[in-house]
Amino acid sequence: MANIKDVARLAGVSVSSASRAVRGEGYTSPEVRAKVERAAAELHYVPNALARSMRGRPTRMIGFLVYDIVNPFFANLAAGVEDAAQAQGFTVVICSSQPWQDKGREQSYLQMLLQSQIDGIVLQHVFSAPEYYYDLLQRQRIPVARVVNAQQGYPFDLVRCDTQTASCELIQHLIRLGHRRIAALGPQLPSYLGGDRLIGYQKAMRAAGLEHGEELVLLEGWRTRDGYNMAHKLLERGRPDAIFAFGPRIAAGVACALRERSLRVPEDIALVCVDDFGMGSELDPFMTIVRQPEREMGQRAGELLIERILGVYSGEPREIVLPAQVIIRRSCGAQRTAKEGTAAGNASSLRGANHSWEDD
Amino acid sequence: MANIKDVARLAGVSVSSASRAVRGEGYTSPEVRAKVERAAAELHYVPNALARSMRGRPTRMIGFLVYDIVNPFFANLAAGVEDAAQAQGFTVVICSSQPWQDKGREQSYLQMLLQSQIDGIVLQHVFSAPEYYYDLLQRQRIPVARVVNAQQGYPFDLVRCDTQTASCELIQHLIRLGHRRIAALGPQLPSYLGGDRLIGYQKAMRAAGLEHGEELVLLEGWRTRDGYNMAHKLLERGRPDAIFAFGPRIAAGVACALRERSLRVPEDIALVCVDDFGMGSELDPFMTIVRQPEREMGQRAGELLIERILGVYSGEPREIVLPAQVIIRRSCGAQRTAKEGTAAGNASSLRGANHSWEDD
DNA sequence: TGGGGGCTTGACAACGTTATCACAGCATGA
DNA sequence: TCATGCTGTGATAACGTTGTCAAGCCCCCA
Repeated sequence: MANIKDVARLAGVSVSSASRAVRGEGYTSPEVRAKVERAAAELHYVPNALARSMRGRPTRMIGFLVYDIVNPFFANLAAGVEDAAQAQGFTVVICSSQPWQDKGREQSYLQMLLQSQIDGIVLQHVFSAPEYYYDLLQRQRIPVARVVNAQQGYPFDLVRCDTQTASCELIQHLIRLGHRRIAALGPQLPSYLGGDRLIGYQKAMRAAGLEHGEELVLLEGWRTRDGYNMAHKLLERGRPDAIFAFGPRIAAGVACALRERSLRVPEDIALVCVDDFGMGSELDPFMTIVRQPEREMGQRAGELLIERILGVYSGEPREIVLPAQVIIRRSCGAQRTAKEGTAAGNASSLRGANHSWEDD
Repeated sequence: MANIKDVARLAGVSVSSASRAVRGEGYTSPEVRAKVERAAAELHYVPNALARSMRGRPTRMIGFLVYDIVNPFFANLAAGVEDAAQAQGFTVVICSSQPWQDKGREQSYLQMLLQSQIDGIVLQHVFSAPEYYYDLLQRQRIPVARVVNAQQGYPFDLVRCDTQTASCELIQHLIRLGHRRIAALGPQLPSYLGGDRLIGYQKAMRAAGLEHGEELVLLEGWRTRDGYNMAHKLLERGRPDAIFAFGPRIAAGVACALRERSLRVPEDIALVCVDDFGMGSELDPFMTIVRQPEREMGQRAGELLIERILGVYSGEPREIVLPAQVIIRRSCGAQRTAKEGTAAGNASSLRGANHSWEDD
């Protein structure tokens, strides 16, 4: 409640001197500084960031527009953005747009962010009307860094992950283990993320001369229920050796369907996917996965954005592509492999040091 | 970039009239309103929320101070807070304090929130120095609503969940199924959350005349690795019929340890816990749980806070206690029960409509 | 002794908005 | 006819801070 005038009065100096002393900028004598500090402490003075920003200072707030903060993949992105922000004294406003259940939020969030004079936006959310919103952002001169969202043809920095290469490696690993009929389950096309994984799958299968046509590829959606339905459809056409799910929720649905049919993973059928299960990672099937460095992606995107905000960089749009990693666990039926470091054969080899728990 | 003066000039009216027209408050003739709206659209005018708040208006921003946004339990709380905020035109600044890895964030976040003139705080985070921080908040007249954080003796609204009753019911369910030696695995005491669940366990065990002493109760921590270690310790003392883990990460560690010892859930041993696994919910063991209404808790806390901010309520601190629900799935070894609606016996009964997928 | 330059301080305008006030026009009713 | 009240409009101060400028002081060097 106390403002800088109160502090100045109590310290017996001018407002200007109080302001300088509080900020530690400009010339201030030690005595004045001491008096001001004492007064500020006594009055429990808290500077008003609004008034500061009114004088043209950046607000040091950035927005993070994301589909769904409840999804651990996105939550990790958010945590990464926060890491970058925190390191530079920025605050993040996380906006969970949930476009599938509330079309209006993207609009109202963006409006709020602009009105709040945020300094920039990290964007995972894919706008329903890209031209309109990107125009809006460019008109307002708001720096934007995109993450994951790899829509083509817009002049913004981008951080994404190459899941195609890792998907290909993962399939190759399955092939090395002896799997031949390998199915792929993903979302409808077109899909930036889904397309990437499909191509990785196709590359590996083609190179190995294995069938990878319509019979083995179902593309219906990202949700658990989609995975469940696709798995049942797939199994009615005959049992594959392995299933590659493009996302963990798909894999969860598949696991559920397999359990219903009393098929064991990996004994009867292998099951692998892209992305981890958060807290469920240690449950069964103990899943072999392609892991994206989500937190790092968020962090890098935050860093790119802040560089633009501070004017450290102002050149052409940049694109950072991070590699994904294959993490071999039990669900692919591996015996033992030294390749990935996280070597894990069967259940009994998991003991102790082989495990790297994630909960701090 | 354009401000209200530009709009006024272009519309050919005074700043006051432009302001009134933009806000739709006070008297404005239809002609003026039309002219101003046209000018605002042409200039892509965006009101400056900072300047508005400078004139004593609330910022309509609230902070949510939480341990870890990556944990789905907390992420759901956050989503609930956002639901409440969004409904009233408020913005949420989520601050993930991560006290176990960065002691300084609680301080720096709180400072940032205060400087940003937020209107209130929803608090899950438990302060390292409660008196200091609560004093600070009360001095600054910041309304606070706590959620989950059930520290005693502070005059703030509180929304929490009664996991004690549900834990008791869950144990009773295990007992009805014939389990006798039931172990409990949780965090060190004192712990608000852990204590609640322990008491529920003890009540049920005592009422049934079953042993529930030191041999069956281990209290070492919330983490996966703690669950893993506790499970191994427990099993070296002999095999219990069932294990009650106080949290999902503990349960994940237990599941891992059981797998290592080739013990099947629920055939060899039952395993139940408090809280769900997010995306891992459909994996094995398909866990019987106590479920808290996280999102609703967050929402209610947000509502209580906003009521205080808007002055709708200003009386004594309120406490809302929501019930937790027992969700019976497969890991407890149930045969079939009509009680919970989500009845699920063995694998084959899971099919189709019995499942309520959570992804969207 | 004079002047240049660094240190220290304070007065004041400005940021964009809204609340307050004053005033003018018009209709109503006594 | 005049007082009253409603409608519409505009000038102005204020919110809390900081950037700019001017001025005074002291020290050092020419």
